[in-house]
Amino acid sequence: MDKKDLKQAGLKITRPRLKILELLETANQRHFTAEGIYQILIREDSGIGLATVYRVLTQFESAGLVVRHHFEGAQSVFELNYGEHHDHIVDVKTGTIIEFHDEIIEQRQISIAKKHHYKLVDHSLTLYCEKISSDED
Amino acid sequence: MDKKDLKQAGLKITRPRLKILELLETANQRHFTAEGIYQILIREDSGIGLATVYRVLTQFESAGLVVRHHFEGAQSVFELNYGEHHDHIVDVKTGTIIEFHDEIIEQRQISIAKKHHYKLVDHSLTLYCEKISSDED
DNA sequence: CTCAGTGCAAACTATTTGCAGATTT
DNA sequence: AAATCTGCAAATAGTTTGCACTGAG
Repeated sequence: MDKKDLKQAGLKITRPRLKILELLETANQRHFTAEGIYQILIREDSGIGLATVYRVLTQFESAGLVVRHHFEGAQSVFELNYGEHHDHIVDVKTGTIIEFHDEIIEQRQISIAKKHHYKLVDHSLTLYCEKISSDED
Repeated sequence: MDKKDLKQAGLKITRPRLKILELLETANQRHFTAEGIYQILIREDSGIGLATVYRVLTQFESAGLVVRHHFEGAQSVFELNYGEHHDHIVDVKTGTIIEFHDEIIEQRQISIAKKHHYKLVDHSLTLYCEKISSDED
């Protein structure tokens, strides 16, 4: 079904695109940096260049297959678009990313926008957190 | 009282720092890009370089005088730290920035973090909006 | 066969840094 | 005078683009 997604997006089915899509779908993490994907591809000796990774991710983003986040720090973070919107908790110590969804906050955002005579088009909410626990690194 | 703030931050009182602080305090906007500040300084023929603008803003940030935001788009946005935390609505058409504060969302964030066994260290919430008006496209 | 897609290197943008001279204390 | 600060140019980091070649349809 990967191929269908690409076709639907008007993109030719090429090795780099399939490879990256597969990677996004099957890896044990959901959040990737372009450089991170590139490194994995290098390890697999795929011969896919960093520029292509960026191009493919950008195309996927336009096609709605992927969502791009701008957390703190320089790099963009990409994740497969599973359809259900969510926000993120970023562990400031480890960089771990956790997803969450809170309907109360979602609703609140809409009414805040409305109160200011605006229509909510998009939003970004990120919680930067530290673990609470006795055993830390 | 500008000078006091600088002294307290352990920063020498220099022309660039005073100029930038004054600019941040007295301008009719509250949100600035480093480049934007630099352009104003150029117009005033102040002879202050872009590198210095960045250095000063970074120092101000460390000193807590200024807050840095990473909205969509490449550049960082800086604003004077007035103490009261707030989030932002960004008008995606005009770039206008509006501040808001919502206690319900603030509380919700804290409990979400807690639910995931995290302590909220910082957070960033930005609503990207469009004006509501009778004449729409 | 045609045109989109690719790799590579070079270009770009935002930001940082090294250094020698200028300023603050 | 000592130490910090500054301007400039060069360096960096992330991302994008031009171009000749490769590969999908």
